[in-house]
Amino acid sequence: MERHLSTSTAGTRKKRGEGHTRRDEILLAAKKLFLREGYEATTIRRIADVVGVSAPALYLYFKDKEAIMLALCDETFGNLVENMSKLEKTKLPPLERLRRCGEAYVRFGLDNPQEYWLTFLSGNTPKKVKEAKELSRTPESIDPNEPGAASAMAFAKLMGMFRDIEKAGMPLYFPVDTAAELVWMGLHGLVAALINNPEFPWTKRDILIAGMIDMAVRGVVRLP
Amino acid sequence: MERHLSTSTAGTRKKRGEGHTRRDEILLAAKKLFLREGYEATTIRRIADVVGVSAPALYLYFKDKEAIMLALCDETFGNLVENMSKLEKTKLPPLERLRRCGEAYVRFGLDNPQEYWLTFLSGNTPKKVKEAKELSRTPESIDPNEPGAASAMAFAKLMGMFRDIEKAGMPLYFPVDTAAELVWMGLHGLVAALINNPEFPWTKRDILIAGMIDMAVRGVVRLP
DNA sequence: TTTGATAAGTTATCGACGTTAAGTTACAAG
DNA sequence: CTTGTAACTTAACGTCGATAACTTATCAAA
Repeated sequence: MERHLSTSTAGTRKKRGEGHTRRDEILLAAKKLFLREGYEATTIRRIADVVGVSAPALYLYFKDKEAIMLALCDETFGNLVENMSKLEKTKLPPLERLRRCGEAYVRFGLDNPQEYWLTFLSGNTPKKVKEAKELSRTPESIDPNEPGAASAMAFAKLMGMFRDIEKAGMPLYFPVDTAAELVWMGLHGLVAALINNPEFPWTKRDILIAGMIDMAVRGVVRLP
Repeated sequence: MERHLSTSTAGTRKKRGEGHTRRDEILLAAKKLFLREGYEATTIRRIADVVGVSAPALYLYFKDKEAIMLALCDETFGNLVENMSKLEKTKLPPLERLRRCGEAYVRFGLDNPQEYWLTFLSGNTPKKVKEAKELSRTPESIDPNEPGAASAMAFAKLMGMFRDIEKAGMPLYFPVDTAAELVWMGLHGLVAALINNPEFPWTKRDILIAGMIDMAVRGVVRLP
């Protein structure tokens, strides 16, 4: 039973009130395993082994395995939300903002395939079904501390960009909600396809990304 | 330990040379469980219980659990291939053929969400990676008896429609391969989104299907 | 008609999984 | 110095996919 952590407190019992540091250690170990060896290899027992505690100890800090994974993904999706927030604040034309936002979204998905798969592609756990109802809300109305919040915010921000476009008076072929859903689905399909079939002889990635954005924009907004 | 099959031969030992009928019984039971209770509930033991044999008996007919699931999905995807073959033979304008083919593809995915998820959305097993290299071939070059063949053929047929379109001399915004990939990714994204988030307050399905096809066609082929 | 190869099963078991129950240890406040 | 309790542990449960080793039924040949 090897111990893999090199931090000074690993394997030692935490002092009273220091439990949250153990929580962070668990997330760190889970992330390491998850990125290196994927979802299936990231078991409760292996995480616990890396941290240097027994398996049931993880249940002091997380309700179940899914909660660990959700927390992991939220952490990562937080970066995407950050990037999109920056883009939101720029004074670029709304269409250009959308294009960059779309590109940021796709590149984020491809850079974090495991987390993307887990949040958007893995099966429907009961938890996820419950969570789905929150996705329709505006970014501001989402409690950022609830599990799954970050991905919901990323999605909501992308949706919001389309409302901006309509406010800017650009003529669309569809109602704004439908347009937003269709474009997001296109981007999502690109990410999903490349993640789940990375060995497939696709066209070069950069061309597909630019191409999907072109196709989606041309297909949705009436250009001069 | 209840026995659930009502066919006369259920639970009784097969005569020599009749093993293939047991194989069919296993697939039937697996399909029943899979459709009613999803992937996780479809365990080797539960399938065996429905068939009326012991669990290890399934390994006489299938290499592992994944082989059962793949055979199931291939059976279902065969129907899609059939539909698409019919559309291929019609003398409609190539663009209209593509539209109908796209709609058939999406509706198939939504009508068979479990099978679609398992073939296109579930994680990358080693088997799938190996299988991916066959997807680039033409429909005729695929051995229809290999596992995973049906989904590969469905995909290849959709790709082929784009070659027809180019042969018909329609101007595209992209090279034909790229165009085919982009449109398929759009359709795929639509199916994936609706399957994995069925509770989400999306626009009405029919509108999304027609809309995605409109968006994709308008985004890819230069219309008069 | 008996025999024997073998198809078609069985039971027993393995190691791994997520998770829970119940017991233990160390620390900090009174 | 006691005592409550946070922070653990060990043991175990039920489930999973899968394998090994054994049994039973069938059919063809001797």
